Amino acid sequence: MTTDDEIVAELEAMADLLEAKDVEYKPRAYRRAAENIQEHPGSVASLAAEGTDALDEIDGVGDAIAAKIVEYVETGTIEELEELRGELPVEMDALTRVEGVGPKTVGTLYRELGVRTLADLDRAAREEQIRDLYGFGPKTEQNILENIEFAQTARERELLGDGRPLADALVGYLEDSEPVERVAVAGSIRRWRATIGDVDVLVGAEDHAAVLEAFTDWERVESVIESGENKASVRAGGGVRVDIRVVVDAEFGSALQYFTGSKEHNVDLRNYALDRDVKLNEYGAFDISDVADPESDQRVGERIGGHTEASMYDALDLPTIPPELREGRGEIEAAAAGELPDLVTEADVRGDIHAHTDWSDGGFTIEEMVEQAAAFGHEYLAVTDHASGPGIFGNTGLDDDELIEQIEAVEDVAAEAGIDVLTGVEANIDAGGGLSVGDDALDALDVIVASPHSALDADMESATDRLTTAMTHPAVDVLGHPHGRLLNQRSGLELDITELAAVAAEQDVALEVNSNPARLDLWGRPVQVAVDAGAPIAVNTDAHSPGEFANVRYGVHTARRGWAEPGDVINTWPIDDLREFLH
DNA sequence: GCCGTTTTCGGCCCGACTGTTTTCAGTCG
Repeated sequence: MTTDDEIVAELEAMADLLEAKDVEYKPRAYRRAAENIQEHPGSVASLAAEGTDALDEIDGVGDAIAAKIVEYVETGTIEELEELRGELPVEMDALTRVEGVGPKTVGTLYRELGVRTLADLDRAAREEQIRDLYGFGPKTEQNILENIEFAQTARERELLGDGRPLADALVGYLEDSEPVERVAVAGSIRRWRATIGDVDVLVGAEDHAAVLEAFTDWERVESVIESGENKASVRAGGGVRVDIRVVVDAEFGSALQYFTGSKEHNVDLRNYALDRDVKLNEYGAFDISDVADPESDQRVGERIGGHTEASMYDALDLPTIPPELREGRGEIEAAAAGELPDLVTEADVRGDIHAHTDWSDGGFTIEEMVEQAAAFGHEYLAVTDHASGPGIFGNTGLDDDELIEQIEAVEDVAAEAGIDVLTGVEANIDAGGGLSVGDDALDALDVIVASPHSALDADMESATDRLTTAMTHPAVDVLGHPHGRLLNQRSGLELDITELAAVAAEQDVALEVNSNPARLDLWGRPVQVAVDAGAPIAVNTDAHSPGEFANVRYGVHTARRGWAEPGDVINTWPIDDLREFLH
């Protein structure tokens, strides 16, 4: 069965090959279509099975691309793409992973030197064949040679959980640096995307050279990729690309808005501004109603915003849109209509209802976990150790007798604890949607988290059936990490999230936002579908040690990416309201 | 190839940096 990821990959391949042929505009159209398919909540492959008309609802997909998607779903290939591949039979993905090598360079190197693979590229560079090509030189050849090695070992995108602490450390370092006036994290980290391509940091200062020098002198910098007058890029913290941009303080707000992105949000916002005779760029917001040629200068017309980020949105009579919402998913329209959500915050969270102890695979006792949850500021904690069953190795999971036995142990701790402690279990959902825990044990426990841990390769329809069957069990309170994905490792189940959300709302089962940075499951778009459907959300850490309670920030910001308000999140509720919710 | 308060054709975000090509192309974000 065709997956959406495959469709996206095919469309991106079209874009790359067309770009290599110097075709104008079409590459952008294919990329835009690919991005929108990636963002689409339901399965686009399933839509395509209904024919081209069903694809109408996807932005950027017109007749031609719709026909290609249907062709791919029905036949497994796109004829035009295969023809392009025949004309340029190269390992495009591998070659463009080399820093500084894009599709056009790949096209030239193939036509002139017959380069098809990274090994060919390496040989051509070593034999000094590249430097003689028009538009190339010794420096380009040398850069390619140096960047091939990194491309060969390049990881996928970094986890937010790795990039965010690195960004925080850099900001702390720069704040203490003399020439720096203002500093902020920008880019996808500021929007709290689950994975990030690089770390972006913005600085406001007068002496740009001094800031860049301080930056490249940072002890965690491993190598400098490039360094100009206003920006620099390095590898730091184990090969992570870190970009810094320095602007004058007066333009810090406009630069922060610009470099926070997303690209889609900024394109939408620029167009929204142009409709109102306002030009937006990284230097400010400018009233161009009396300007004959808005293209004549970067800073043209009357300056009406730029010192702060809020001033940029204010120039358009919009409230400041939280970074987590800036994904081009209707946030500008919502802001214009005064309908932005009042997003959940870290301070709203009162407790965690998914955590493990040394009774299963956690590393700490019930007492230690409860004590540290209280120290973290939680008002309550649910102890939900693994049940034995499919997907749980060895005897780390608890059987029904052990779960009943654990109740007493939890209650003993609860009696001495300063916070409320709930009993519970993380039950496994078997391939048919059944639970790995008997009804007697389920009835005796406060919180039932049901999670998929096995059979994570089923097709969408049976996977969705499986989880909705589990949610229909009267004891289940929370559906844990619904997809079972592990970022950069496995994609997990493909789910019809609209169907899942409808059942969750009807059965009063909370869908989990698992805060573990390797999971972040659910994530932004599915959360938004769930919230729209009125399904409750639970932001849990799935902590196996006390230190992991702090991961809740990743979960909260992920829930914010799904437009969740405090009322949508059951563990922001007071304990009495939560107990009433539990089945 | 897509799209529309510039609407069925004619536009498509835009700027920094690098390297090389002396006026710009490619890449990147």
